[in-house]
Amino acid sequence: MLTERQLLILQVIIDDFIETAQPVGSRSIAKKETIRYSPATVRNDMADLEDMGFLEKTHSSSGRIPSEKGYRYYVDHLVSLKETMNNIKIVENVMQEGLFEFEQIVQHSAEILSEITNYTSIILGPEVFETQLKQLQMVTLSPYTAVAILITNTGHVEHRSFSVPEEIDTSDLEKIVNILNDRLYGVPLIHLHEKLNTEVINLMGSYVNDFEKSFQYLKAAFFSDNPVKLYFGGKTNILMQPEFNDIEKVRSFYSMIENEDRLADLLKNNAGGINVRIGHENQADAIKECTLISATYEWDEEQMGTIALLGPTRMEYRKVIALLNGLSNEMSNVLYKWHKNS
Amino acid sequence: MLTERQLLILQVIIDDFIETAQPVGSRSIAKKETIRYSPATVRNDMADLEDMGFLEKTHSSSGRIPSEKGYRYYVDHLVSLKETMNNIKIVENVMQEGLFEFEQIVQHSAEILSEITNYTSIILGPEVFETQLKQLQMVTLSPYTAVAILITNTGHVEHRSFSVPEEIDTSDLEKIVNILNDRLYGVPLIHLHEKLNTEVINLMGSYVNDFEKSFQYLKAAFFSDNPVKLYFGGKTNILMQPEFNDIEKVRSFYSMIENEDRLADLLKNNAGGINVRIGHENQADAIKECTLISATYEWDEEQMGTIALLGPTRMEYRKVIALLNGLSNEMSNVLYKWHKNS
DNA sequence: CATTAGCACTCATTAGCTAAGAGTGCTAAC
DNA sequence: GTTAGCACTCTTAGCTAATGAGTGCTAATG
Repeated sequence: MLTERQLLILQVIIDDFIETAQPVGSRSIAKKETIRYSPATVRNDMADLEDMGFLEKTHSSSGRIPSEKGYRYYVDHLVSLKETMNNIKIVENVMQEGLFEFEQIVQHSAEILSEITNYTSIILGPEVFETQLKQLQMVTLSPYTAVAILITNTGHVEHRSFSVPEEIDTSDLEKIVNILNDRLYGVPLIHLHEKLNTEVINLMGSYVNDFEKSFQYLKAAFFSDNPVKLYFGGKTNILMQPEFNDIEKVRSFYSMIENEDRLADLLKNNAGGINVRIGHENQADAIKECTLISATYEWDEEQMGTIALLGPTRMEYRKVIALLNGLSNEMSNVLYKWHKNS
Repeated sequence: MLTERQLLILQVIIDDFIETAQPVGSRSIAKKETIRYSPATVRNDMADLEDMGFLEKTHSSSGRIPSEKGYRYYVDHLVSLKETMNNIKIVENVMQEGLFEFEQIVQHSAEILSEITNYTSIILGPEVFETQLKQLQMVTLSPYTAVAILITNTGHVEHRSFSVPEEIDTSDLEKIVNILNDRLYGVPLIHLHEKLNTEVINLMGSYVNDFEKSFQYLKAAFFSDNPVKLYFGGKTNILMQPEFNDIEKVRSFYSMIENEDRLADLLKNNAGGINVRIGHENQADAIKECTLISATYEWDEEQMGTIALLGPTRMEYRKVIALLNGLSNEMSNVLYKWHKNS
C-alpha cells in the first residue's frame, strides 16, 4: 500500500520530528543523505501520506508532523524489536547497592528508568500476584493500642496500627493471630480472603470463646483491601518537554498522574509483551496528547507486574521500546532467580 | 512612623492584591467603604508607602503591589494571632476514620491542609524525637534472606530486607536480636546509636561467639541512618496559582520540592510558634517568590515536628496563620493524650 | 494645612499593517 | 516517473496608532 519511498519519507519525518519537535518541510528532508529525491518529489509523497492520514499540517502551508496514525504505523512497522539492547542491567546495578527487597528494587528501577528516558516512569509492583504470606504478628503498644504486621515471602512488610476497644481482650487477639499464622502460612495473598472466610473461620470457635468480635477487628487490621501500589520516577520530567509549555496541559497531565486507581486500570488490561498506547488510544482525555508504553514482567507464565513510561506522543519510541523490553526481561530474570532461592 | 491612614491603605492594598493578584490602583481603593478619602489622597500615601519600601510598581504607571517588606509588615502588624480559629479539628476528623498510627494521621492531615488552603503542605514527622524502641524482630525468609523489623511505641514500623552471607549463621543473628531487644527496650530512637556502641556491644561477646561480623550486619539492617521523613499534600496545587503560569517558575518550584534534605533543613531551624519566611527570607533561590510558613507542634516543651505550607508570596496570610496555629495546637494535644496513654 | 480636583504624562495592551520567510500545491517541462 | 518553476498561504516579527488604566504634580479648596 505504501511505496518504498513513502515508507522511507515517513520514517525520516517521524525521526526528525521526534528529535526537533518542529514541523518537517520537504526541503530539509531532501537534504538528508538517505534521500535522493528532489523536494518536489518529496512533497508529492508527503501529500499522499497526508491523504492516507499518516501526517498532518499545523496550518495550511506548514511542514508536516506525524498524526497518531503515523506514530502507530511507525511503531508497528518501522521500529523493530530486534534492536533490543539486552543486558541493560538496571536492576543488576540497583541490587549491587545491597538493596534486595522487591519494593525498593522496583522503586529504584523506576527512578533510573525515568532518568535515562526523561519521561515519567510508572511501575506496577508484583506483590499483588504470587506473593505468599510468611508471617502475621501483633505487637501491643499499650492496653488499648496495637500494631498488626504482615510479612510476605518476598520481604514485603505491611503494617497497620489500630486501637483496641475495652471490651476486647488483647490476649484473645494474640490467640487468634497464632491460629491464623498456623493456618495461613504460605497462602498466596490473593487467596487470603477466600481461605479466611471458608476454612479458618470455622476452626476459630473451638479455640477462642466469643471470638467473633475480636476476629472482625483483626481482620480489618490485617486484611484491609490492598490497593494496588504504583511506583513513580521522574514525575516532573514532563516539564522539560516543549509540548508541555502550556500550564493547562501540565495540569491535565498531573490530574491523571494523581489518580492512581485510574492509572492502574490503564496499566492492568494489557496483553503480554510491549504495549504502546498513542494519544487517544489511551481511554483517558487527560493524556490524549501522551503515549503510554508498557511492558509486563513475569515469572512462570503468569503476569506479574508492569513497567510503563508516560511521555508526549512525540516519544523516542526506538530507544524506549528497546529499553523497556530489556528491563522487563531483566525483571523477569530476577523474579525467576528469586523464586528458585525461596 | 506610619500614619493611621497609611496603615489602613497598606492593609487594604495587600488584602486586595492577595485576593485578585492584580496591581491595585488608587481609584479602586478610594471606592471601598472603609476608605473615606479621594483617590488623590490615597495616591499621596501610596507614594509614601512606596518610598518606605512597602509597595512596588510593576511599571511606572501601574497600580501598586506589596513588596516583601510590605508583606513582612502585614504579617507582623496587621494579622493578629487572636483570630485563631481554634478547634479546627482536622486531626480529630482524621482519627475518627479509625486511623491512629501517627504516620497515617500526619499524612492525612497534610492532605487535608493542602485541600483547605490550595497551597502545598509539608509536614515534618515527629518520630525523630521522642519515640522509643518497642521491639526488634528478624524474620528469615529463606536460608539467605531475612527482614529486619523495628517497631516504636508510637506504632511506627520500619523494615528492611537484607541477604545473609553464607558464612553467617541465622541462629546467631536471632540470638543477637534477642539480646538487643532486652537491652534496648524503651530507648529513645535518637539515643539508639549511642547506647548500642557503648553499653550493648560489650555484653555481646559473652553470649555469642564471633559476634562481630554478624553484629555489623544486623546493625546495618536495623539502624541505617534514618533520613528525615517529610509528608506532602497538594504538590500540584501550585499550578493553580496565576503567578506560576510560567513553566520556568514551576520547574524551579519543583526542583525545591524534590530536594527533601534541603527542605527539611529549611524547616528545622525554626523557633517555636508560627514562622513566616517571605520570598528571599528563605535562603533558597528556587523559592524566592514563595512564602514558607511553618508551625511547630510539641509535647512536653520539646519541639517535635513541623507543619508548613509553601505557596506564592501572595499568600492568604490571615487564613493560613490561623489555620496552622490551630492545627499545631491540635497536634500537640494529640501527642499529649497519646503519651498519657502509652 | 490637610485634602482634593484637574491635568499632563507614562506605559501596557490591543489591533491593524507590512515585509520576510518557510513551506505548499500545481503545472509544465524533462 | 521526476523535477523546476511559480503563485499562493500562513506564521512571525516589527512597526504604528489608539485606548485606557494609573500615576505625579500643581494649584485650588474648606
